Amino acid sequence: MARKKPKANSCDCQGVRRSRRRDAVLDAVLASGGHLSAEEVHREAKKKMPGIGIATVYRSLKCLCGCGKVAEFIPPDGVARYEAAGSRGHHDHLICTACGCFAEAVDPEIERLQERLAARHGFKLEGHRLEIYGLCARCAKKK
Amino acid sequence: MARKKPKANSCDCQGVRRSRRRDAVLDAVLASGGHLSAEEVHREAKKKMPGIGIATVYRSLKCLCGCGKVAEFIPPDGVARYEAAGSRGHHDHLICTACGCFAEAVDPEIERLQERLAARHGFKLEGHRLEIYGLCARCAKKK
DNA sequence: GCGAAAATGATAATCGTTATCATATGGCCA
DNA sequence: TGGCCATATGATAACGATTATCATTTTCGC
Ligand SMILES: [Mn+2]
Ligand SMILES: [Mn+2]
Ligand SMILES: [Zn+2]
Ligand SMILES: [Zn+2]
Repeated sequence: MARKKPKANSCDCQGVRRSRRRDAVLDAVLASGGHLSAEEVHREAKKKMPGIGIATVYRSLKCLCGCGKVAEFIPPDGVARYEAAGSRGHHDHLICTACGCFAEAVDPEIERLQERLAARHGFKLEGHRLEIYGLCARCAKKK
Repeated sequence: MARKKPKANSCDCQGVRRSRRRDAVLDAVLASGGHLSAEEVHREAKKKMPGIGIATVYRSLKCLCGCGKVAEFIPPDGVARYEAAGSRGHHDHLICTACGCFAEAVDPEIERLQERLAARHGFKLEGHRLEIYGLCARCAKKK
């Protein structure tokens, strides 16, 4: 029978040791649909690592963002949210102002026009944030 | 000699009384180039109203945002910034990641494509936030 | 297994913003 | 021109997400 393959360290960074709690944090983000707050990640991670503290969740998320496994984004309410990154590419968010749900979208034309806009102003583009607010289909119907 | 015309209330809302401090807060925002934090507004407003407290600045800003004289936006650092609104229309921001300066821009094509993007996802668009991060011309040159 | 370095949990600290509350002020009306 | 009462104000406590601190535990190359 094949020997169980040792799982890779959830963070690749130099000097970072493997830890079961950081693994649990990554798993929680990956297993979810994304857009979890740190507190929500904490709640999920506790299912695998009951004693894990909120400080470790924050530290792990920062680490996982640093090595590109997780992406952070900060909606206008100021509470950071986390989602899987790495294999998944960049995307923008449509946020329902009624139910708070998130949809994901990329429009290549918008992306391209942003580069043009930056160039026009002499900016060397590094990144951007686009959030569209409105009513999702379900909430729009309810009204 | 013409009698001095009484200045209009800086807030039009029902039940809101005129106050010299709210006037000073509005003046501070209008006189500045915009993008001031509440603390910066406080510093400016104190030049006209030396005893004004930070709580009154926050209250005034909220009031002035409510009646459309001032616009608030919240960069990723979570610290709200304020600028003149009303006569000035919507615009997006280019933010220098080196010096923190802001540039303003509107691209009608991007605005239009955002509506299309929202429609594609069944969203009833209410608003959006677009921030472009990068190096401003000056900072790019320094490098 | 040893030991140095990294990770952890409990909790204090931070910091922008809001809530509280006693006092001051604005402005309608007599 | 007061009087009255709702609104505005300042000082300060409270809030909440996030970060810093520090004593203890865990990791992993040897
Ligand atoms: Mn997403
Ligand atoms: Mn602006
Ligand atoms: Zn919705
Ligand atoms: Zn710059």
